[in-house]
Amino acid sequence: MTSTARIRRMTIQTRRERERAERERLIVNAARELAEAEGWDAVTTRRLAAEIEYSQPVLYSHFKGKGAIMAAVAVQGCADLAAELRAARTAARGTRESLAAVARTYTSFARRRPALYDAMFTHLVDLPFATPEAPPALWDAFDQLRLVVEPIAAEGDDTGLLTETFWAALHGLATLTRSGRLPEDGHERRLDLLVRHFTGE
Amino acid sequence: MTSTARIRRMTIQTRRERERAERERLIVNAARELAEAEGWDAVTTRRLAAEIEYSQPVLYSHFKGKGAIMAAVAVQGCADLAAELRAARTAARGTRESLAAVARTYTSFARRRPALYDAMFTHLVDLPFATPEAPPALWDAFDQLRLVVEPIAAEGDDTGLLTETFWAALHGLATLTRSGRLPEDGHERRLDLLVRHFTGE
DNA sequence: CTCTCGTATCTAGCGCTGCTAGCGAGGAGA
DNA sequence: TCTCCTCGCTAGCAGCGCTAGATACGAGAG
Repeated sequence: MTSTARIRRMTIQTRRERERAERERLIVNAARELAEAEGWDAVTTRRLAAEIEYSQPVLYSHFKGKGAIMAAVAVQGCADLAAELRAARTAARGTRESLAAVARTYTSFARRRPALYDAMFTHLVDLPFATPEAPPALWDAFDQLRLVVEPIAAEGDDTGLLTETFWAALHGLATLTRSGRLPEDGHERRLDLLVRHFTGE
Repeated sequence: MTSTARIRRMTIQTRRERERAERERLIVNAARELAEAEGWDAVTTRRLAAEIEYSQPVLYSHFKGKGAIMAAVAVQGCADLAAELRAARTAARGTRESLAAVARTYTSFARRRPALYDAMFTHLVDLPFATPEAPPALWDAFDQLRLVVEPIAAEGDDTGLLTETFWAALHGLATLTRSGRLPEDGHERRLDLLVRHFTGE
């Protein structure tokens, strides 16, 4: 094997890897767009394959199954959510106002992008969560919450646990409202009640 | 048509209606048991039909579809939950203790009977919720929450909204913990944090 | 007692789903 | 130039929710 041969093989390989990565991006994007447009029920492996103009089995050479594709979409969603939360946090001034702004942004995200939100926090289980192996984007999103919860922690409170509790409350409001279990009506006032109780009136 | 004929026909009809109601009970029970034992994915119309020893289409003469069967199971679940919450509430003494007891019971119910809980509060949409048409058992369960939340409402607070907010927080804790998004570990302490913040320290 | 009719139930099948085995083309390397 | 290996394809499996059409059975009339 000559050195030129080795080099050529490597460049060909890298091109192929690049194309492959590009196609993977295509799959995840198509899945996200289809889910956001028509819901996850509409995201079938056949439609997804048609969308990316490849045959069905190609999907399985990239992902273990539909669940893994949803997981990839969910990770993208975490990055989006983290970005929105960061923007809301840095734009707000004051402890209470920051908490309220982040809370509003969180539930607004869940309402505006329900398919994405469901992939992240309702469906899917095969994504590591409360461990170091969890995707960085997920930790980033959680940290945005932590940063606004931290100032309201009382002496001796575990900030992580308090953040988790606050997160759970937001998650509950988001999911129950979106599924029609809570009327859309009082949403703002419920958020206000939550923030008031967590900031200690 | 003689009067005896009319009477006979009525008794036959009532017997048939009784048998039909009995079979409906059988379906709902089988669905609940199968779901609790193996999860809702295992509850297929075929398995359900086999379980009750009738053919598939019989299910559709009782319910509009699988969703309607899940709804029926969910209503049963509401009654169970309401009973547990009532027991916890009446057994507890003191404002804070009642709230804590009901909160513990609620999340414990979700953990012990996940399939039932999901049918009630995660899956399903074709069950009326925040309206007068909602099943009485559902209102009953909600009222058990309301009764322990009422004492902690501040002047001018809408008790209903406050209850909804507290409920959402419990729901968030229950679902996130059960799906592995929150570690089982800090659950007790998260509950405590929630109760403390809602009772105003 | 017999015949007819309506109802209740079953068999069979439709159009999907996620997923996979196995074939064939086409490029890499000797 | 020949061989081999990788890649994507066609075709198909088992199972899903749901339904159309056939059938058996029991009630009521003559």
